[in-house]
Amino acid sequence: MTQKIDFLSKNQQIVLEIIEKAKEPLKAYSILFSVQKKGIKAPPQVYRALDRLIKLGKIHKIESKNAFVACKNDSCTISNATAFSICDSCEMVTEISNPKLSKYLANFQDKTGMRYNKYNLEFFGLCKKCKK
Amino acid sequence: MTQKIDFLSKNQQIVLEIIEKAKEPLKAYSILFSVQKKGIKAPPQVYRALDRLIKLGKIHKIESKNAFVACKNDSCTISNATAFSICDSCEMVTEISNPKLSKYLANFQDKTGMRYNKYNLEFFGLCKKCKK
DNA sequence: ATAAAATTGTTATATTATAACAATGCGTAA
DNA sequence: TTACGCATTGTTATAATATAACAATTTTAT
Ligand SMILES: [Zn+2]
Ligand SMILES: [Zn+2]
Ligand SMILES: [Zn+2]
Ligand SMILES: [Zn+2]
Repeated sequence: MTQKIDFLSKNQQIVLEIIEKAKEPLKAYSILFSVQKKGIKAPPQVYRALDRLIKLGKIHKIESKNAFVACKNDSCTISNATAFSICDSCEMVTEISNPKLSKYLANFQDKTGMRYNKYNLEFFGLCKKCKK
Repeated sequence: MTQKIDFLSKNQQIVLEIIEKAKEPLKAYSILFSVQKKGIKAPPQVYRALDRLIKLGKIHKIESKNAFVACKNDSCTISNATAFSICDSCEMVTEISNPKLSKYLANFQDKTGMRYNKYNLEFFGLCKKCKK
């Protein structure tokens, strides 16, 4: 059988669209609330779409916030290497796209020699606006 | 008044002890279950102890698992710079203590120039045992 | 066209975390 | 000492996040 790797179902498109439009990370239940008028009625429908979109690298989960953001990074089609900048004061989260950082982390070896196929990095601080 | 910065309350000691003894990260409700015989009866008591222990750097939260591990890193008294190695197959989580990595990340600047006062990094892969 | 497989819808429930307030303990000033 | 203010702890209830289980529907292969 053929994996529909580049096709998004209706629910997936709806969920992706609302996340892409948002300026802040969205929580699953706030997504659910927003899409109820479009026929998505229950949590599993939202979570399934989120899971799929994450696997496709279209969105990422901000683990420290249990929230979801659209990937703005074209090269990030598989979401196995993610880094975010998070403001502790406002809701601002931006994906860091820094080849040096990615390379450094992709090549990082700890002393056990364990090899990694995925990482997630979250930086916290005050954004410029909030620092003023 | 004086901040009792290095004193642990009874509940905090109980919770810390069980996390330190564990070989795997523990979930809050599994901690709750284990400590009920010692008089801790309700979630807020566990979560308060966890919050305090995290602030003191005695434990860390593994965000991707909603679970808690004891800090094995003596220099990590304030938990503002954490890195973990996580096996996708078994429950193994180890804290990475690598001065080069810490230094690299502590000095990392993204293009916005935002300064960070905290980061958390989680690496995923298969540990040696699980790779065989 | 039919059967198998995958996806979607639905209900219910599990898991994680916090709000709100009462009870208790503790330091300090009168 | 006592009584007041403040911090900590206990308790109940509920909020927020996520998944299990199964039915209905759609897609795919034969
Ligand atoms: Zn991305
Ligand atoms: Zn900000
Ligand atoms: Zn540590
Ligand atoms: Zn393993």
